[in-house]
Amino acid sequence: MSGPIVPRKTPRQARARATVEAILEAAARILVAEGLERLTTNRVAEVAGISIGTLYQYFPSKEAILAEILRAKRQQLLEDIRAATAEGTGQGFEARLSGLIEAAIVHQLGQPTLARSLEYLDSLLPLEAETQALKAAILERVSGFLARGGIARPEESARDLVAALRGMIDAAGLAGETDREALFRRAMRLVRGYLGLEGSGFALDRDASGAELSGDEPGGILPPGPP
Amino acid sequence: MSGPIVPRKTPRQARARATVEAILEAAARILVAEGLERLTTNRVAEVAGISIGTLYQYFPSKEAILAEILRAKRQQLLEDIRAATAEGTGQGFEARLSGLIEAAIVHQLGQPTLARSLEYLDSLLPLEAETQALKAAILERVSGFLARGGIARPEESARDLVAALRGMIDAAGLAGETDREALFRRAMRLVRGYLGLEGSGFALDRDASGAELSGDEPGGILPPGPP
DNA sequence: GCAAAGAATGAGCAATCGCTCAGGTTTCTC
DNA sequence: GAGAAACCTGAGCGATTGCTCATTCTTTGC
Repeated sequence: MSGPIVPRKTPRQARARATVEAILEAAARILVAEGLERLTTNRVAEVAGISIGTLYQYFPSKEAILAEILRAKRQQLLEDIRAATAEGTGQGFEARLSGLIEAAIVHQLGQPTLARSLEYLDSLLPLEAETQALKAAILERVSGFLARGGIARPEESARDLVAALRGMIDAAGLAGETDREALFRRAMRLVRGYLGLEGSGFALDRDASGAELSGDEPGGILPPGPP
Repeated sequence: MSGPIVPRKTPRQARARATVEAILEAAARILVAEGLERLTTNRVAEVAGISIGTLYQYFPSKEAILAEILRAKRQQLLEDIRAATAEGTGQGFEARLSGLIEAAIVHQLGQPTLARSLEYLDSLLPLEAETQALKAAILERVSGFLARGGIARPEESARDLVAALRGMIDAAGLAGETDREALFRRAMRLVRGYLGLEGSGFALDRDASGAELSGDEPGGILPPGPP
């Protein structure tokens, strides 16, 4: 139940690299389809089409497999966030904010079960340093972006917004929502409201409110879903 | 791993009722202190100070214990939400909204580990009908409240807000935040922003924004923490 | 006071889990 | 093509888990 979480042996031949890939993909597939508690090492090996012995040549423990999946997902998210909030692109604060929310939706809406399992995993595993560092780096990046936009208490705001967004997107995913465009608009409202950026964009009536929220406006902000 | 989730036998004597209570409390205590994966039936019995045989006289399965804890928590939340959004109290929409957010904070901030475990449990267990019904009833109540306030798409908004709030409060709790007052203000901003209720309350500058967010305003909205 | 019902016990079963290891097969290197 | 290195195999070990059941103790109703 304990022990190192770093891969035990580095694959040198192409065959071995494919094996490692198959293990990770099998684990992710099980996570998506059945959840964390149904994921066993024997089953991962079976789905991956290899033997358990082979699995344990590249991963020292079950947790190591899960940690690697989480690490990869986080790395990808961090990169997308970096791209969205990059400077020198001629984009303003609002446009970058859009990109950020877009990245969050792309990363979560597709496999809510996977996202949920990984999220829970994070709170339950004494994860390797790199994975924790990635989490911190994501918050740091968002926080820096907010600070540059003149937002007060950027760290706190980043934590609040990331958590709130995750909750909302996850719930939408579990509820079977697939309209990324509509979800994006609501997420934007949530974030802009929190930040106190009122008015512009899709403003609402001050009174009865909300009557203009429905439907399908412009379009083309979000890319299609993941594979 | 399967089977009915309804209590097996109803306790008739006071002694038995105390036993059932001890089981539930022990399970909750383990959940708070160590999380879902460390909770075993043998351990629950041990912490409760009874034997496993006794435990299985009142609960047909491990899941049944967890389901009952979740059910009780949800029932309590639903009642608090009912009270907060009750009509005929002379309170306006905004005041009721405050009460709603207050209830959410009280229910989540105290034991984030417990809240997280139960939340995860919900997505992983084929829960008894009553627990699922409670979840629906909570959303319905919030949705009805929003509809009465003139909010468009009340069901969608209720789902979004409940999920976003839960995410934000949970993250704050895990981060060790204890200042309910400050958290309440941020949650209020989040919700009001999403709903398009701008301006009133703690309004911000329209431009540079955020500079007035900090600090410690009035006070006294929230009650102290749970036992 | 006594029988019946309710309540509690805990050794231990069957199943499952993460994981090891002794041995085979494939690929690389020269 | 031969030796070495890398890779793969899978039966099964030890530990743990959820849970049962034969038995004993306690309370209730009369």
